[in-house]
Parts: sequence; C-alpha cells; structure tokens
Amino acid sequence: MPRSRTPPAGWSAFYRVVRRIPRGRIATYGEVALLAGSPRAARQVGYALAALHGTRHRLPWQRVLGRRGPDHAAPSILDPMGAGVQRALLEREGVAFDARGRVSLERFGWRPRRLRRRPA
DNA sequence: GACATGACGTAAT
DNA sequence: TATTACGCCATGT
Repeated sequence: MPRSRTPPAGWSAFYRVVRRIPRGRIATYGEVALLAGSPRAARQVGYALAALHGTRHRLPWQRVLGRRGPDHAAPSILDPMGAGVQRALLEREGVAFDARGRVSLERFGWRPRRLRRRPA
C-alpha cells in the first residue's frame, strides 16, 4: 500500500474520469478504468481511490461502485462503515438502493456522451 | 527485474 | 444466490 499522500501520476487519469461523474449518477470501477484508457485496470482504480483516505481531495469517490452483475452495482468497500458512508452520500444525491443494497445501472448508471465507448 | 498487494471483473462451481 | 479461482495491471519493496 502506498505510504505517500501524494497520488502517483499514473492515477491522474482515473481521478480525471471520477471527477466527471455527475451528481446522482454512478459508475463502476471497470467503467472508470475503461474511460481512463486502461480497460483492464479496474483494480487499480479501487487502489487509487483507497489512497484518498486522509487526503484533501474533491473527488466524488462515492459515485464509483463495484459491479454486481450485468445491470447492477454496489459498494465494494470492505469496511462496513465506509460502505455505509458511501451509501448515505449517494442517497443524499438521489441514488436509490434496492433491498439487497444494489443500485440499478439502468436508472443511475452514468452514460457519458462524449468519451470513447462506441457501439461498434 | 521479480514478487507481493489490492475500494475489481468475469466465469465457473 | 454465494463462493472460489484466476486474470489484470499500477505501485511499492
């Protein structure tokens, strides 16, 4: 784990994507990685976000969730407290969780128009 | 350069 | 549906 408080340069692309996620919408780690240009670096996104603890940042980290199936996402934070905080922050911006603690990507998934991701 | 670590993702069981 | 197993890849040692 990183002992440094200053995020490595390689993570800036991830942070840049996270910053663009609008209020009331969510994205998955894989999505962020994809939009950042590293399709298979979902794990690094989580790593990068975890490094934000205790730092002064303005990233909407709560809007990044883990995939739980084709059309649902949910907090992937191990610490239940952290996950609770994330959920509270999201609900405050209008994101609804179902009975199983999942969020519908259909309803709240972020769909960026202007960045990569072309149909075929 | 090899090896370990990890807020992940997907497929298999 | 829940667990396990494995692949990925940026960082730190």
